[in-house]
Order: sequence, then structure tokens, then C-alpha cells
Amino acid sequence: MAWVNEELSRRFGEIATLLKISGADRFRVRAYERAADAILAAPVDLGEIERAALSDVKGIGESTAKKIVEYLDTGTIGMLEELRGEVPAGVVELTRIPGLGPKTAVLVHSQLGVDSIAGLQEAMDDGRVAQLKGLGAKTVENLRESLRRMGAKDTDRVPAADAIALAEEICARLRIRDDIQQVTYAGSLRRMRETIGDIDVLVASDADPVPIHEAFRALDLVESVIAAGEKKSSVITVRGIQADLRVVEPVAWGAALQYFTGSKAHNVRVRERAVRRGLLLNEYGIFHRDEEGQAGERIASETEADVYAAVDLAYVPPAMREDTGEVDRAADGTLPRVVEIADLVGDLHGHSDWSGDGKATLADMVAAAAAKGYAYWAVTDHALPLLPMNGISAAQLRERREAIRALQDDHEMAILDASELNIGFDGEVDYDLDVLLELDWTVASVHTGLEKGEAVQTARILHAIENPGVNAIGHLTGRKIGKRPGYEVDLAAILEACRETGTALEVNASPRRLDLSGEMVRRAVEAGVTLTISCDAHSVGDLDSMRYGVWTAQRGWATPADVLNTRGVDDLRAFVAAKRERLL
DNA sequence: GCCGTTTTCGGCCCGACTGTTTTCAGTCG
Repeated sequence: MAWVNEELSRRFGEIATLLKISGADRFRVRAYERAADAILAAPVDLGEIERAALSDVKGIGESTAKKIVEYLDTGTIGMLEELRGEVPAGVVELTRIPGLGPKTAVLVHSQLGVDSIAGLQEAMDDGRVAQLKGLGAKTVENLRESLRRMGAKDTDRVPAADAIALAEEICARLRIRDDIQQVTYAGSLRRMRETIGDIDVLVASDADPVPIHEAFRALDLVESVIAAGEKKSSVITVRGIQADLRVVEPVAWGAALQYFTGSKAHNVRVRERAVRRGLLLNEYGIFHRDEEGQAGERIASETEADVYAAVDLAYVPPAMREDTGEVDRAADGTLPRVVEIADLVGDLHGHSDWSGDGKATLADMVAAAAAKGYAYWAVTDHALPLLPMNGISAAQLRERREAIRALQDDHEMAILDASELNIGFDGEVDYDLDVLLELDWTVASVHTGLEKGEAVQTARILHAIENPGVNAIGHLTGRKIGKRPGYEVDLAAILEACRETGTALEVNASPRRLDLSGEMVRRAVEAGVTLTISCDAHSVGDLDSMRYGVWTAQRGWATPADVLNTRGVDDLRAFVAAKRERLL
């Protein structure tokens, strides 16, 4: 049976949305939103566990547990079906327009009978919307702009890979000002979510913030201004990505950074702890409350660690701030020490121009990897015959081996004689076993037949895992963020096979891939599977991507012990040898 | 609807900005 959590989470999220439009109590709405989050974050398949244990999951109470059981038994949730009957689908669609929330959606529906975006356009054109109480000409103009923008792109989120350079450019433009002490980007980009909705830039300045905001809004990267206040500016950049600026005093830097990094759900958790302690937490610091509950004396604000400590929490790395249990673990001192970039001593997936798609020579790639201070770097050029365009034959592989030997004399770093194998339709890989056993390391990946279904993909990958000459599975789902979704796999079965055989799973650090995803990393860690974090570099510049893989691994709570390339070259060779001994 | 250093009921995070208001509701993050 397939993992049921995602579908369940979607349904509870839909209940929350429909309840909100129906005007339900906001705390009840939030309870359903939290249930949806809790279900998505659960590290176990809710379809598989004891039903009595469902309400043990934080955020799932008696009522939610009942609905989960109902879904498992019947495939539907009665309450959701009823709500769908009450709220027209078109009204839900209206709330997808930025600036138009549930209140306005209900207003235009009840007063004007509008139940679609097309209907809204019409009602705006003939002036009926502007006549409604609380709405006016300016609101209509803003809604038109939102709709125009929505029509121009197919999604409101962009791959983080597309936003990173722009965010760094904005920061660099501001950093040159001498009235600015600190500047960084925060938000979902700092948490390394794989797609982002906007870029959040934070500035610390002890000067007048107004000129800083003016300068930000006047950047030539800015296409239009959405909001222009004294403390906050919002703009649309030339690439269509929204960017927000907040300017705070240097003393509030830590509190503002914590606040502005999010996630929203994480911040709510932390602020709830503050409330229970009679404190107030906002973007300016953590404060005692006076008799009226207003902010009194400031307790902490200068660093994020100070803020967490003030509510008795260990520091939480940004990538873990998603309200998936990290606050409770930070409270009782059991938050895992997640892997950091400094823990990595090697990179186990990279290409030279021996591969058809490699952009740099073996010598250049090796030199660049050595400059990172690595103990080892695996050159995993593509293989033949399964990848005709880019692969190399067994004979070329042996030729390359001579080149590696020659280079090795110049480097302390071990150059691992390795290969990225292709997983064929039946799970076979390119080289014969005797050729595989001559190699130091192999990673096997799917490059063809991406359109095939879950059963086929799972079977071919499981077969590759059983091969004693395969040491890791590369980019497990084949996704390209923002371009194509990954194919489906039975992750539970693959994790089990990896653990049984001593095969690693790769966290591909290319910002276009991030494959495994953070969620899948979490499940792999739970299952006790060994991970690798590798750049899959095709150029010298790609070797800088390691941080994205590390942050993705952090999102899945991976510790140094979970990651093979935190270990020295002897341990790495032992890992390879252990699988061969087990299966041969 | 969920939950507990406020523990089985009474609370539930916090602030900025806009537009339409004349004191604030709606939206967003």
C-alpha cells in the first residue's frame, strides 16, 4: 500500500481552506491546518500504524483520528464532501488571487453571485465590485494587477535555484551603503526550501531607515512597488519574483533574523512558549510583559541563539525550522546535531570531460576538488552502453584509470576511480561485474524511461540495489525542480533494500535536483539508511553546490553519522567491501 | 479542534501595510 500521508494532508488542508471561507472559528481552522502539517510531517505511514496510536501524534486529536480512520476505510471524508457541496469551487479559486482573501471572496459571491475568476473580471469591468462596501477603485486596480501577474506564470513559487543569485545580488547592492551594518537574505531561501514564494532581505542599521527603503525600491532590479512603509517595503523584481525588505536596529538583529527566517509555523510554536512564560516575542526581541500585557523590559534580541535561549530552547538550524517536531526536541535537549558542511571530507559524484556532458578536464576538476580540502573525490563519468550520448566504455574506463594514476602523484587527495552507472529498464547496469569490482566506487542512477510508473521504477531500482557492484543510488526520483516532477517510487521498499544490502542513497546537491528531498531524507534517516551528499558536478563551479545538499540533508535531520562522506577514505572503502562480502 | 509549568476547560502569535475607513478590517507572512 502506498504511503498515505500526503493525500491525507491535502484533504485536511482542503477542509481548513473550506472552513475558513465558510466563516468557521479561526482556531478550529488552525487546528485543521496543524493537523494537515502534522500528518505530512509524520515519519510513519498513518495507513500502517495502529489506529489507536493515531491521536498520539501531536496535532491529531480524537476528531481528526476518526476522520483518518474514515478515509482509510472508505476513501472519503464525509465532512470534506459536505463542505465541497457548500462552497463553490470557483470561490476557492478566487482566494488564490494575491490580495483577495476569504472575506472578499465570500463578499463578491454573496453580493454579486461571482463564483469564478472570469466572473470577477466581468464584475470589475462593469463597476459592480468597486461599489461594494469596503472595496473601491484602488482595490479593483490591485486585483487586476494580481490577475495579470498570475496569468503571466503558471506557478506562484519559483525554484530556489532561480532566486539565490538574485537574492545575493540585492544583498550586495545594499551592502555597499555605509549606513548599513548587516544585510542578509532570510525566509524560505535561508531555510533552503526547494521552491520559494519571495525573497526576504533583512538589514540592520542604526541610521534613518527611510533612505534605505527608498534605495531598495529604486534598484534597477525592481519592476514595481507593492508596499512602501517606513519599516517594510515589498517589490516585484524584473524576474517576477517578489522581494521584501525589513530594516531593524542592530540590537534587534537576532530577533529580526529569527522572525524573518520563519517558518511561520515554527515561529508560532516559539511564540507560544514565550506566552506561556509570560513573555512577548516579536521581531524586535523577547520582552517581559507589563500588567496590561504590553512589551516591557527587553530580555534578548541580539543573536538568534539568545532568543532561543530566552525561551529555554537550544539553537535550531534554519533548515530545521518547519514545525515538524524540532521545537519539542530543542526544548528537551534532544535536537540532533545535524550534518554541517565542515563535516564533509569528500564528494562521491562528479564528472570530467571524459563524460560527454562534463565541462572541465579531469585535471581541472581534481584540482578544484582538492582546493576544497577534501580527502577524496570520486570521478563518476557516465557509462556505456546504456547512456550512448555521454557514457564511456569499459575500455575507455581503463584508459581513464591511467590518467587518474598519473594525476594521483600530484595530489594528496585520493582520486577515486568511479562510475555513474545507468539503471536499465530491467535494473541491469552498464558494466559486467568483474569491471565493476575493479572500481573504487559506483553510483547507479535512472536516466531513461522517466515516464514509467511506480511499479516499473521501483523494480528496476531494487534490482540495481541487489548488485554487489553498486554502492549508491543517485538522484533517486529524477526530478528537476520547476521543470519536471520525479517519477514515483515505493520509498519504503527501497529504504529496506538499501539497509539490507549496505547500499547508500545520494542526496544530490545540485539546486535543480535536491534529490532526495528533505522529506525523503528524514524517512531514510528513520530507516537507518546510509546517505551520501554529493554535487554531481559537471563543471568546476558546480563543486560549490555542496551547501545546498547539506541544507537539504539538514531539512531531513541527517546527522554526520548518517552521511558516508563524513567518514575517511578507509571507512569508505570498508563500506564498499562490506557490501561485496555480503552479496558475493 | 487541540492541548496542558493555565492540565479536561479556557485559552489559542504578532506586527506591517493598504484601502476605505473616521477607527479599522482584511490580507499577508
